[in-house]
Amino acid sequence: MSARLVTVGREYFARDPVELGPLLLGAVLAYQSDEGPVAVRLSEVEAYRGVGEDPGSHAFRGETRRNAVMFGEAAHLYAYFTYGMHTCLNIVAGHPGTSAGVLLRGGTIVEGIELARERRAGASDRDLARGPARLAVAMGVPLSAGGSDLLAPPFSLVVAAEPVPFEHGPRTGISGPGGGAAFPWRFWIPGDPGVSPYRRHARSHA
DNA sequence: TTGTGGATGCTCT
DNA sequence: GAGCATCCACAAA
Repeated sequence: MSARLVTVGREYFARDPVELGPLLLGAVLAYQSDEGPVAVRLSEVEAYRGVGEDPGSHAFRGETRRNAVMFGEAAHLYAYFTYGMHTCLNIVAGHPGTSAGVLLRGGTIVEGIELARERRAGASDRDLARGPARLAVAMGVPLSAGGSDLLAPPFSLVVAAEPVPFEHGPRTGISGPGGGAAFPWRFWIPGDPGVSPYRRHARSHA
């Protein structure tokens, strides 16, 4: 069931995020913290385009201090803090200046599962990295790791040697014109335990 | 089992 | 000052 993995160069990630998203399914992202290594096989991602193209993107309105990383080189980590308590991880895509990225929504632990269990005490194994914020917690990636090169220690990123079958649909958690079916840029591996059925519909609010 | 609503604090306007 | 690329607890069925 485990697909063959290959190392790729930075140019692999310098493409449109909507194209890159499916290619990241089955990829394995590893992070070596002081406590030890944890690796996650990605099973759910979302693509975000850049300035002026994607109302759901943090970069839609232009470069700010927070999203500056997205305007840099591909295959770097864009980490941000949201909802007062959650860290989410993105992989920067496209060429410098395009401000595109792919949000890591979920995956399964393939290495360091005991460490992940400690960090996510009380969660079942398949819940360890199911959800963007949970994934960040399970891997132990701090907000301060934002801007790191994912192709160099303490990170490593390898992708599936052959494309995996995937499905796509509306992005979740986005309100307004950027949400819903207008941008069906959420990609996942059907049947994978790392995919969450969470919030099928964006929350409607008045 | 599914659905609803509140918590929480950083970031941008 | 308001919004937010979420998660968890609790209620209802």
